[in-house]
Amino acid sequence: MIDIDLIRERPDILRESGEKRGQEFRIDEAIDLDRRRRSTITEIDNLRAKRNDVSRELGKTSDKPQELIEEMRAVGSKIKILESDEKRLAENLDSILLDIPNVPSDTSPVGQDESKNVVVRTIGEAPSFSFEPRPHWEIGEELGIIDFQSGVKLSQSRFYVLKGKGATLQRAVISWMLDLHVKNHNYVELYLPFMVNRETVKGSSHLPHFEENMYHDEEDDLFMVPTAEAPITGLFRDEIIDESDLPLRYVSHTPCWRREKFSAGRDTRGIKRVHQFDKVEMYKFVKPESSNEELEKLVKDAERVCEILKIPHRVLELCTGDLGFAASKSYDVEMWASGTSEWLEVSSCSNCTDFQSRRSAIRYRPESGGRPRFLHTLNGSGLAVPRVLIAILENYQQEDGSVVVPEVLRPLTGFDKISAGS
RNA sequence: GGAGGGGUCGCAUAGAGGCCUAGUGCGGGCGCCUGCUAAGCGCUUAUCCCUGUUAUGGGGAUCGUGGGUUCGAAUCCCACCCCCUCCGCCA
Repeated sequence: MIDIDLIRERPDILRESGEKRGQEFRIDEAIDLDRRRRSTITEIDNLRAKRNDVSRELGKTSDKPQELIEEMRAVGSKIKILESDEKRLAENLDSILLDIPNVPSDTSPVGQDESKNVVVRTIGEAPSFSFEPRPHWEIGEELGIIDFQSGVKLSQSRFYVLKGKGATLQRAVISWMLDLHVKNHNYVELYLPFMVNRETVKGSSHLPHFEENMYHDEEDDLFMVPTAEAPITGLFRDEIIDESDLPLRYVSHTPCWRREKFSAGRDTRGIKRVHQFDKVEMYKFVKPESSNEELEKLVKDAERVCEILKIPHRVLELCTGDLGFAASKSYDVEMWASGTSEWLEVSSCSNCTDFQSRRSAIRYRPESGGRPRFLHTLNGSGLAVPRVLIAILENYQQEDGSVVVPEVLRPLTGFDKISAGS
């Protein structure tokens, strides 16, 4: 949620933000609704003050003048009418405000689409092969570790089954990434609900604009989490945190469910884009003045995974048109996949500034005292599991069709190679 | 799922139409007292909104949530949510 003060005092900032993102917001309408709403509130408050006075007097005397009671009855019904006006104005205003994304950071490159993203750095060399490297879906099927047909049989397309060493490899990847962030990067591990209520997804700003992409349980009005970002944001909804407790850093492994409605027909082969995937997510609650610095550290934490796995990667800074709804500044981390010869987005690290905390009412009390302030939230994958598996399979594949397990994972897998029939 | 009980200020509790503009205790803050500490004493102690000015201003809202009754609701009525106890079911 953007700051209503921007509507009131700096609509120019929002207009500029809209231009940078290539969107248009109904700012003038919002300004008008806000003005009408405030004057309605003033009117309501004045009437209530009057009624409170009179009622208090009536309470003190045994003599109850009928005409005063009549008058207050009229005031009461006037208040009711104004209240419903106010409610309607607030709803209309909200529906505009909820549609306005976060304001891009001044440092984000300006551009309409992903072609304007900027490569910040590239680390590692693509491995060279003495043979034609194959895509992961061929490798996975041949080794008998990814079973696409069973996924379709059990569910529908874009679901899959991991078998044998494939499943073990995934478990090792998850466990190792969690340990890395907990032990070396100072995050606290969380085990979270995989279904969350409406308030929670509203707070993380997946509602309303992401609604079509989430699986929803009608009976209990719960949403399957599209990312751990949603429940973690909700952890401190409507709470005031002591400044001395900040920053809070969390990491959690959850499945993520997405309908992928907007990607119909894209990436239909393999496990790159599926309805259910696992992810290790990093998340921070920080003081506003430190969020830029924390974003840089967050990216480093994600990159560390690539480095240790010895998989080439690059970091992109997203341009304004490619930024997510809640993000003001984002970096994507991409791993190189030799088989498909493409860069795979394995992490998107974002500084959401006070956008989500405003929406979720997450504040902190300054040590120096004074009013509570909205804190800043950041999130980033650390990393998306299926795409890491893709990168491992495609970059560690051997001429004989086997796949070597990255060294760091071997203590967890208990094997150093996956070969056909093994 | 059934039957009971309950949700009040950070915590604990009082409150049962107007004396609640929510009391008291604890905890927190400031001060006094004081060899030090403790005790004692005094003051203070939430959030949001409107207005406004920079005054330690005025007003409104918030007693689980949302409706209703009433001149007036923490208090009465309705619905929902959550917690506890027992029963049933169950990994």
